[in-house]
Amino acid sequence: MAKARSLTTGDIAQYCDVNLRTVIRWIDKGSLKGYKLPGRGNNRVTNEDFLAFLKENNMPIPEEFLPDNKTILIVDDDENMASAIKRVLKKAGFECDTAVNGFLAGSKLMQRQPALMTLDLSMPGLNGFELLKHLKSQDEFNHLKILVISALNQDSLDKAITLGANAAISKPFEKEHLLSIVNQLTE
Amino acid sequence: MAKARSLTTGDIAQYCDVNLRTVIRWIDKGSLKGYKLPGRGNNRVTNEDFLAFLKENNMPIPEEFLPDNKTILIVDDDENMASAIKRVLKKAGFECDTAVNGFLAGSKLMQRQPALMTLDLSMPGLNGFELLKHLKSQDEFNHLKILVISALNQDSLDKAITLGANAAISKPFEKEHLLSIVNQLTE
DNA sequence: ATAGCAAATGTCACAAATGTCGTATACTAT
DNA sequence: ATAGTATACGACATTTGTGACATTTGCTAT
Repeated sequence: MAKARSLTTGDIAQYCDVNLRTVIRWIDKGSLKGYKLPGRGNNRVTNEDFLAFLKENNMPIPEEFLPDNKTILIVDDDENMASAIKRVLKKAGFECDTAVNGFLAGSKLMQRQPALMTLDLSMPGLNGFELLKHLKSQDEFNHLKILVISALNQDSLDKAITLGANAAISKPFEKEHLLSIVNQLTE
Repeated sequence: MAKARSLTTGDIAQYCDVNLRTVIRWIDKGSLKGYKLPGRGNNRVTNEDFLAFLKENNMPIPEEFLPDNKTILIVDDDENMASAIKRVLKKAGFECDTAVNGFLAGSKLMQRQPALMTLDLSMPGLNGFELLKHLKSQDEFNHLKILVISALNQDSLDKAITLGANAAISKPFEKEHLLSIVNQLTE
């Protein structure tokens, strides 16, 4: 099953490591919110309701429903630079995704909820400093680590740190340096 | 296909997160009211009947069918233009949000899931045509209406339509014109 | 600890609903 | 016209709901 917005009793039974029969009872009893298909009343549960149910009962949340904690989002308008960074990080075992413009950065950030984002400060149409301020003012992103990678001078890097970046390195960079910082931040 | 008054079995299958075959069975059995086209008997269901069906069975109603989902995301790097558009639409009762760069556009699109997005084709760092292609290739944004608002020539507007925009108007525009198009698209 | 009890969960078999696949046909956009 | 996509339908595979009953779990009193 690819990326459905609802779950069957069977799906939930697997996730919760419980018998299908039990899931149906949960739904019937009302402790798990669900709805029925018209046919014979086969049950469906929306992803949201399932998540709420898990949290309510302090049950472990399956990988697929958690923000992707090993994913790194690489934001750089220079595709070569982006893929260079990706290569280094991927080799070190990180799941990587790249965004070469502001729109992709925004949507992928929301969609994948990566653990870390590398950010080029000077992208056309996107003020890196403004973006930092914006992100740091949102509760939603308080778990997100930001690593600024920029060709600007040291003052700018310092300013980025002041505005909330967790680290900043200058371009060009040593692979090892990049990797050690990323490792630190994702620990 | 400007505004769909009716739905195909495929549409409904997507909305209900169910197999197309099942939808056809529902219709055949009569639990979902529909009608058949003369050709081979392809099925259609009116929006109304579908809504009634969803309510009847206590099934979740997709965002797009909620009568109050009138959120519009206005994407334009010119803040004056963005707020001008916003003023017009807000006055007509639409919930509006603006994004003045690609990042905000991307994140707000994911976050708010608006029914309609107005899009300026020429934003710094963001190729509007590429963006259109990107959005239209994602199932997730299948039901997002896109209204291109651009100062570019007619050829560009036509190209935008080809790439998937639901409508395109040129800057500057008449308030009434904007409003009538938005009304059409959100009906 | 242990026994006893009630509630929750698991097991099983069967019928019904839903999913999958392949093919023929209809629709849609150049 | 023509290509590409979507749809219907049959046949078959898989999943699901249900009831009856077995087993486990959690709790209490002893």
